[in-house]
Amino acid sequence: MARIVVGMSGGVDSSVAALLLHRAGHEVIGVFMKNWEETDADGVCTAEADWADVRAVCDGIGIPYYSVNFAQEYRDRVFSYFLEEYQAGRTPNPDVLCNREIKFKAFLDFALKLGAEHLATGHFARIGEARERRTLLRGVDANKDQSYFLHMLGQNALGKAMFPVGGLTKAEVREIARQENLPTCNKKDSTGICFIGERDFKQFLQTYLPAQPGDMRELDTGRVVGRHDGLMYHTLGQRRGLDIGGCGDGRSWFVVGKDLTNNVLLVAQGEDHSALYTTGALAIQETWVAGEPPVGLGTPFRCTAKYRYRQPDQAVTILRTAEGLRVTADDPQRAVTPGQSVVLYDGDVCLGGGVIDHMW
RNA sequence: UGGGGUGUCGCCAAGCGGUAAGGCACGGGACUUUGACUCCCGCAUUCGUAGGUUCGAAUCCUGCCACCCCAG
Repeated sequence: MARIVVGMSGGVDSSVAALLLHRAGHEVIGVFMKNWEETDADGVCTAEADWADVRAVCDGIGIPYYSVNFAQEYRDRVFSYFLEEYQAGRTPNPDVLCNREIKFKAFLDFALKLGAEHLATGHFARIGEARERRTLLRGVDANKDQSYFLHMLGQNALGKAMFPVGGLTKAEVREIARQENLPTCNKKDSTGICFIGERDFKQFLQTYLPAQPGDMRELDTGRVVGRHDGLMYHTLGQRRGLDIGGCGDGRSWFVVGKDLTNNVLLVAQGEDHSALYTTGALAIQETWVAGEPPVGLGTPFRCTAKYRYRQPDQAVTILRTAEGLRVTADDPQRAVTPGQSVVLYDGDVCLGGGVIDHMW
């Protein structure tokens, strides 16, 4: 019997997380975070509806609930970085930062101040133990595993975190919610940037960053094949939005690079174009769940990696160097992108990861 | 202006008298706690325009318009 704060989003997963802990006899407190103040382009504030769902779920379970606002922290520690990265021509992953800086730092501190022993969320991941240390494990449901987004968590956060639904499948979670008649049992999974939600990306960025239109050039020939409204609106491997039609041999065009100094978007034709594939990548800002890397500098280490969320595991060899982590894949990887996270695994154990700086 | 050529969806492009392929782009949806990729669906009652021939034309004929090339 412990006091546990559950971070509740208004979705099924965190609803069931709270329910399970309550059933287990813990003193559960539901807390909803509002970290983004603006409504979306249509004037809809989904946060209001989510908060209403949290209240309904907590009332149904019979636990107290609160709402907290970390909008300031979110802007300072996550969103500002998000904008800086886009301005620098990279493609950031705000959600991995959000987990480290907000959910499992600012919010965790808040929970501890409430006298909670643990902070639980509805993430599909598990916590294990090995050699006196906490380990981060994949969620049992391979299709919903969210360890990718949690790879920046360290021993301190994992020592307090709980993931009650990590051992369940999504179907089981929904079934439990249905049996208990939780109002969120049939709610659609949320997507989009955490706390901000699904947006028209270009429109969204437009309101925060000035854009500089420029040329789009074919990588192989250098010829101009179109115009772009701003390099930040495109990311490597992207197809949609280029607006190039009837040009070349009829195949689709993809973004293969950004020439920042000339403000030129480099594109190539065909989904199998060689410029879309690389095997080597340098990851910087490496973080390790265990608090330290699995091997020392200069010693190659075999493991698997995900270069993006939900990607099947890729066999890689990592080598720690003074510049960063060199990640070499056995097979060519498509559209590895600077700013994105490469997350490493040893079996079911998430080791940590780094931010992709460049590829070759 | 004289000679030749071309005008079919935003772009490329089939069609050659029998009632508008396809690709790209775009839009919508599915998938998805980043950004992407991927998948599915949709997308010209109309063929530069005005007439004519024909049971029937984008396909044949005529005028006009536009653009391109060669002459000049």
